[in-house]
Amino acid sequence: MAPRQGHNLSKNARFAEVVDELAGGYRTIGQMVYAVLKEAITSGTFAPGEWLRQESLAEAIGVSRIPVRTALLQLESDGLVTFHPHRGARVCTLSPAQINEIYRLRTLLESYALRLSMTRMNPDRAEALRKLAARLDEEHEGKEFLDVRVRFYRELYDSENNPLLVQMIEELRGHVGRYLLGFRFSGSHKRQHSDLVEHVAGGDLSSAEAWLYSHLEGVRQGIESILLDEGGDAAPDENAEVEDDGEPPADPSPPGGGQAASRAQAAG
Amino acid sequence: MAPRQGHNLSKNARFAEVVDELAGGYRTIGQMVYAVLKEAITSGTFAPGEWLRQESLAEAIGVSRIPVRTALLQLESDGLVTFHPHRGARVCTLSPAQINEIYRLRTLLESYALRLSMTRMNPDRAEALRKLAARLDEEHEGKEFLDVRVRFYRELYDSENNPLLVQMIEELRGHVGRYLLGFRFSGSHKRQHSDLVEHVAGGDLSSAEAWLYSHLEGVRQGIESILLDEGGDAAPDENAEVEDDGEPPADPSPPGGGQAASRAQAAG
DNA sequence: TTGTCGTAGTATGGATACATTCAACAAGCT
DNA sequence: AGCTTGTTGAATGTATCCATACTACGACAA
Repeated sequence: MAPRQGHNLSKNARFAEVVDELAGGYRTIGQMVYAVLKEAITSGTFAPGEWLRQESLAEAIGVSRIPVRTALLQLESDGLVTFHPHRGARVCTLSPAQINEIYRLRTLLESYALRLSMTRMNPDRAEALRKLAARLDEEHEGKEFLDVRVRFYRELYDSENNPLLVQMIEELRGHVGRYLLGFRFSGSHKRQHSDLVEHVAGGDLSSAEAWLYSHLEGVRQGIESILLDEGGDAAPDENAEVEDDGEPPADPSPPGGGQAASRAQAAG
Repeated sequence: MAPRQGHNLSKNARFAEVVDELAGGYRTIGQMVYAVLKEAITSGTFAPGEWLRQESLAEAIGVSRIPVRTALLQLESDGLVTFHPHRGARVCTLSPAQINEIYRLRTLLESYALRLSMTRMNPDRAEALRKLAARLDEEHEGKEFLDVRVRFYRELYDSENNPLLVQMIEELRGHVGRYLLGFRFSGSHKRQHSDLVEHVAGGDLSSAEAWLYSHLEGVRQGIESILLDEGGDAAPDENAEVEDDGEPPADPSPPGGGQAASRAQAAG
């Protein structure tokens, strides 16, 4: 019992950091809780498949259950948690097939966005992209990295003229981000995004697309290897998480909290 | 239940029909209200830009405000309504630019789905598609039509193997459906879907894609003409008949960076 | 020993009541 | 007259409380 306690303690401590970090400056408490929980899920503080108890979350954040419910409902529509009526909400688990489909769709959407963007390329945008890419190739961790990455791809994909397209891409990226938390540091990623920008600025569509394919495929394979490792490690087979009831009742809170802790971004 | 106001009687009557029709058979009241409101919005019972008052909706359905709020929040994440904090929710309004983007994305996604589907075509699926297409070409209205259409496209696009792709397509279709309510009857639509099925079953990709492009472009132009008519009639821009503002303050993003603001995109 | 039934516990879903916030209106000031 | 400011009203957002549904556990019978 003690190890579990200490375990939750560290998790609660990290969660408290997230709370403190984002607790101020929102119009409503529900929006704040939404940001907190989204950050906690996408950063891996809550592991895939973990149950999210409304009451404990409310207590940890310091609000009532209502805004927690509000946030969880929005996260459900975002595809990050699933509700089981009268049983609760748990963090979405993605099967390898689902992850593959996400990357197929990302390839389709992002190459389309790339083509659209390059037809409207101009020196100003190219220069902005160079600056963002340089920052992106320097930082590899933390919220600063995530923020710059969002801004880079919004500029690259011309979110001004393709807001819905960019939103869909970001949603897909958000689904899979938590599965490759410790992966980003492997490999020699020097100048990657800057290379892409040069292809784009030079009007070399095929090279740019090749970069994109290679990039996405590399990340996809990284997730696949991670999933294979973890699959052999502990998780037997978390099947489809459709809200269809009648699941095997012998499915208690997965012991994966520890794994999540070890995978969280150490460098924050 | 009891008609509250006399001036919107016909609207309330139609809404009451929707309520009665969908009121039974759900796990939770919130899910029922979600289905009711989604149906009411996509069927045009609630006009784009119209305010959705939680209390009146709750009274009309016969529940409290909580499940109504629940449903509205889910609909916001679906992109069908937008929340203005402390002011309320209104049915999303789509600008012509947004509708064009939706159709560009539908073309991209649906042609991709078509290609994927045709690589796995077999006589069984072709036969199922023929039957569904025949039914679809007979019925042109009502919930039966909508239901058969969903089943046809799920079979056509192989939702078994591409669940996320089909879900995204259906979401996009749901966004624009309410804009072409009276449009579907114009033109000679005889055998349209059956023609498509023959192309697909025969392995004629280019003809199938040509059918798809023509179909989507026809519907898009229909919506465009409708919007132009209505635009000259009453609405100068996204503000509907409601006389008050549409963008009260500059809608300050939360200070946590740009990422938490991904929710209010589809509103425009 | 096994399978079924019944009961208790717990967490969610929903309803009611309260607090907060925004917007409109009116009065006062420059 | 125009602008600013205080007040009022209404609708939302939140908290607390209650009912319901699901799970777990234990007793009893075959």
